[in-house]
Amino acid sequence: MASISLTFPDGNARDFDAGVTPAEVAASISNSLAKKAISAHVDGTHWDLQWPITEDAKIAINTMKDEEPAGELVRHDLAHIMARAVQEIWPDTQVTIGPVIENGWYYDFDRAEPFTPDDLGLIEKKMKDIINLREPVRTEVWERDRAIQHYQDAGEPYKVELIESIPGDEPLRMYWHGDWQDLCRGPHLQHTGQVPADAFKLMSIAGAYWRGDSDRQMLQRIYGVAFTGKEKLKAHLNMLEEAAKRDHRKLGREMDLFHIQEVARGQIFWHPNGWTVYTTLLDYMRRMQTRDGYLEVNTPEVVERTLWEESGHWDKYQENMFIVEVDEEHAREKAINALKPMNCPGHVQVFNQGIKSYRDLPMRFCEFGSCHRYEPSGALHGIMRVRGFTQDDGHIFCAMDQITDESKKFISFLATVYADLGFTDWTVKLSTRPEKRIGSDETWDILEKALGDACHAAGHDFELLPGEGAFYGPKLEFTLTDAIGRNWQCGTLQVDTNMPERLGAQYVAPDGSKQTPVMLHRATLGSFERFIGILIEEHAGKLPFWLAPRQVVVASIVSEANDYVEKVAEALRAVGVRAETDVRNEKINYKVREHSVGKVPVILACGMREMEDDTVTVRRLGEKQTSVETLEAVKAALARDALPPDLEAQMMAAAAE
RNA sequence: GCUGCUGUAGCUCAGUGGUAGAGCGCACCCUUGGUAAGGGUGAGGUCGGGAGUUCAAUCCUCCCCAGCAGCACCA
Repeated sequence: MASISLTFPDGNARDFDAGVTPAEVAASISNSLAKKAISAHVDGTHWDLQWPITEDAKIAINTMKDEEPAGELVRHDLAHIMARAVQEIWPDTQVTIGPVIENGWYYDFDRAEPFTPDDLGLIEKKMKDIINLREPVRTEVWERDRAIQHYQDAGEPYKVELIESIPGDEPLRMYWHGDWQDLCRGPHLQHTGQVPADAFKLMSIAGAYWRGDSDRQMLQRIYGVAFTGKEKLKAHLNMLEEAAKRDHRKLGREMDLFHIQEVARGQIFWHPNGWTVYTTLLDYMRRMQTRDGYLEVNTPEVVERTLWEESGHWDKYQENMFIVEVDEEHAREKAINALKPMNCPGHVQVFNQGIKSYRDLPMRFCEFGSCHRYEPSGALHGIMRVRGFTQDDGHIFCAMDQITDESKKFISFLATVYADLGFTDWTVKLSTRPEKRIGSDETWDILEKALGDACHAAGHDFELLPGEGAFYGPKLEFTLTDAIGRNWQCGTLQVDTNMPERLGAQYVAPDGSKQTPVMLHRATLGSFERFIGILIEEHAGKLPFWLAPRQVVVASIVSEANDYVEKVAEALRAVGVRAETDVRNEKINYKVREHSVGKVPVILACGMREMEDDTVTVRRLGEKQTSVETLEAVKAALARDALPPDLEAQMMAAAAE
């Protein structure tokens, strides 16, 4: 029999018969390793202990101590174990797919009766029984016909469809957990008992479309989380609890920032506190954009359908548009308008006024553009996904050879803004040509390269999303992550040669010919609504001082100090600090608690002592300690803290000169 | 939009086939207190909307509406 050489992580190599399995390799080392082994890595590929090795390779035997493979195997085996448990309890259930996801797994089932939350407990118990059986896991590669026949006989049409969609040259692998069989790429553990019975939890039941297609069958999905140890599960559940506390919808209510009500679903009623955050952020963006060479414009919100027909929105986007019909007096027909879902056609109208020269390019328009989109009801989510929102929108009209420079300039701008707002951890995705698209492949080549180059030139890596671009051009997406790990696209940069063309934008080139400019759609925050939602969650409501809606509460300790409290607050307001007073007939403990819960960053307490010395006692949010400081010192410090980052930098620069 | 769950006071939530409760908040009174809830009294609800079953529905049934989770969508 031919022999092969396997090299271990320590560099030693040994010869084995070709076709040896990692299980046998482990057994040749020690009995205990054979028992503890969960999988192997063979030349870097995650390898089932039962799969034969036929060529020289590097091999590493994994145990539960190897967190990465262990976590994946535990989750994957649990997916099978859960499916088996469900079919044992409800034999009429059909199985479909059940992949591993971050921190857990899910499995999609088809069953006439819906699962109930109580069922989860039942399934969990059954799963623990299966784990305790310590039944062996085994695997075989099957012929396609046999696999299809098997699943047809078993009444599992979803599996049949799945197999039929797998390319013909790919081997079909079957796995058994005890007698329960599933089609699966593997690898898996040795036996069900290797799964820790106390480190998983079934989390929720939800609907999910078969193959992710909304035209097809809605299945029932059960989500679970699983870890290699009970402590890790506990930590994860704890993290989820903490994340729930930062939910911007909860904090929005607690901090009195905004509310939403049925009469205007998907739109925000901003309260004074929330609107303070909003306008502070908007003022900051306005200064930043102006400094970066943008010209601010403002365009109509209710626009006749003719423009939307020209722009193509009427055709392609109508179901997402709020249509506004107006009965004009004496008119025979109704005037049909739509609320703008985007600002771009408006900006082209501004560009089109007067004749533009190549010397005018690049021309950077920006608008705090109020947009309305009729989003599907199920998509609405607090202030993060709404039907009425304001974008920090901008369109750069430029020549083809200016795309890379302008893109690079924008990415640097975005990086500065994000850093100012406390975000250094964000990702970039490059979405490339979709199947349905316009324009030649040569043009797409140029545009995709321009964006990629700009991204690299600005010092950022990107993830490629093939086929995810808009029909008219590729785009960069800038994504931030919320408190519970959901990703939100905020910034965007899209190249568009279509819209300027459709709407007749032109400039005069050096040779006197008329050319169509390229349009770069770009937004940094995306929308104020979404970005503020992310800010709230990121900071758990404790916004940076300059953004905090209520910056300072000056609270009296005894009523004799009330006048002094007013004086202190007045002095702070005079230097641009948002200061309010609390002279209610309540104890200082009560006031401190209430304003701490309200996330007020600074509480200044004043009693007789402070009044006599012209001092205040400072207590900062999250700190137990207080300090007595002079009013003058506090005033100067808070006035500086209240400055937005750009103005603070400006002041520092001026002071340095 | 789809599947499932939920909807009771401003908020968080209990509860029952015989028209409803708590805590917090709010109002008033007492208390002037030194850094995360001082005490008392009181007001406040068409039990999401509509229809049905019933002598009687907040509770059971059906239909709507909204919220939540997930999926789909996201120019």
